[in-house]
Amino acid sequence: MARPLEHNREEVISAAMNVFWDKGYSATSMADLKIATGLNPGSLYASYQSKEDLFIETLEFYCDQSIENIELDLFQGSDFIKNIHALFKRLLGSNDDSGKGCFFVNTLIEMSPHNPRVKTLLEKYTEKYKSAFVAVLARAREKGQIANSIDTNTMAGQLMLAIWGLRVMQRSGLCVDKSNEVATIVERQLKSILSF
Amino acid sequence: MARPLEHNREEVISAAMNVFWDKGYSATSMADLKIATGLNPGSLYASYQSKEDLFIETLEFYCDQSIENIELDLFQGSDFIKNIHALFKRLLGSNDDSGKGCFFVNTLIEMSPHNPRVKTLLEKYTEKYKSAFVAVLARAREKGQIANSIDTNTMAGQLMLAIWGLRVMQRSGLCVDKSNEVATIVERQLKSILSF
DNA sequence: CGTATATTTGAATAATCGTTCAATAATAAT
DNA sequence: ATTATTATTGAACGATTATTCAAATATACG
Repeated sequence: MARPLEHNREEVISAAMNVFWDKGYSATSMADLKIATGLNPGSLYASYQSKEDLFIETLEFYCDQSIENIELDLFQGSDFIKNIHALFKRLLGSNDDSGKGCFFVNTLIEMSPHNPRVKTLLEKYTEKYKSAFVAVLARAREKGQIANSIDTNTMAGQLMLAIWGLRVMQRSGLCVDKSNEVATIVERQLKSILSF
Repeated sequence: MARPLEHNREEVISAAMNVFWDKGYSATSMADLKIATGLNPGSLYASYQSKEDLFIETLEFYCDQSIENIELDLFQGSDFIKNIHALFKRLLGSNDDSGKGCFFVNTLIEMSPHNPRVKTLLEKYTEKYKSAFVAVLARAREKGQIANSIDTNTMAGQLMLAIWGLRVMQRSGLCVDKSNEVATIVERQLKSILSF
């Protein structure tokens, strides 16, 4: 009973996400989004309300996907320490987007102090990430893979600290020239955390 | 033989820096800078050429000061491990600017992939920061304060990774509510690095 | 005092920003 | 085939962007 949508929502969100991820929110114009999505301003506003609403949706899209991948890494098999190592290896290896860094961290830096919606959203996902690490560390402890001396909460925080540090490095472009050195540092950091 | 400058250059740079630090480069308008510095656009352009040139100068100002403070922390006395701990304690404690995070990291995330001048500048300062850590670790090793098993280069990289992770946390606003938890995590991270 | 030099002022500039809207087009139901 | 409903188009909107510039102002020197 009406004209059907000509665009696929997920494709548009994904295309918009890549621009926001690369350039950040402020530096991305509606003209950029028109080019990236192939949609005219009118269509964009009809389906996504505003630049900010569109941005929030791309951010949720990224975080959901990111959490899902992390949990897939962490909770397979029975060697959970190995899983954590594998996760870090994957994060190190994603050289396709390595120049773009991490959309989560980029957005946190750019917008968290000034945009309440973003802040709340990122706090929610920070909690989710941390929960995943706490859970996997608890399982590792059950298996006797880590000592009882440190609580899993602190250790989960350490893992996130390391990842965020890595994300900054990846955004700097340093990882391209000195990928071996960065890999050594990150692996050492992980060992320091897990076997202290 | 001419009208003298009515403004103090360092004060203007410092005022502009605080706005850029808080809001980032793109989200800071010349109108913001006019308010912060008290200078009209004409004066700003006469003395600082452009928004980008002004920004670069504030960034250099910040980094020079930052390096200086770090070296003051690291190279005093003879207990160099204690100095590293003191440095981290200071970074944790700077709750005045804690909502703003670190101007260096904020700028790296926002601009490094897209602005060659910024990228080059930050690479230079990254090298300086790292050199300071390498130097202090070398001295600590001379004093027998750290084992020979790990090279100081990697360990310096780990320290920087930890600091950058902390800087992301500080920008998130998490440090305000959960400052004790964050302190525990960072202290533990530092111990993990130094005594592995 | 008068002149040369440099700074400050603040309005004006053209370009770009996010957003809106009337016109057009495409479907499903009648 | 007509109608009702929604999507798309792309020009137009006012606001804001970084930047410029002529006029006014303030000093130092002759």
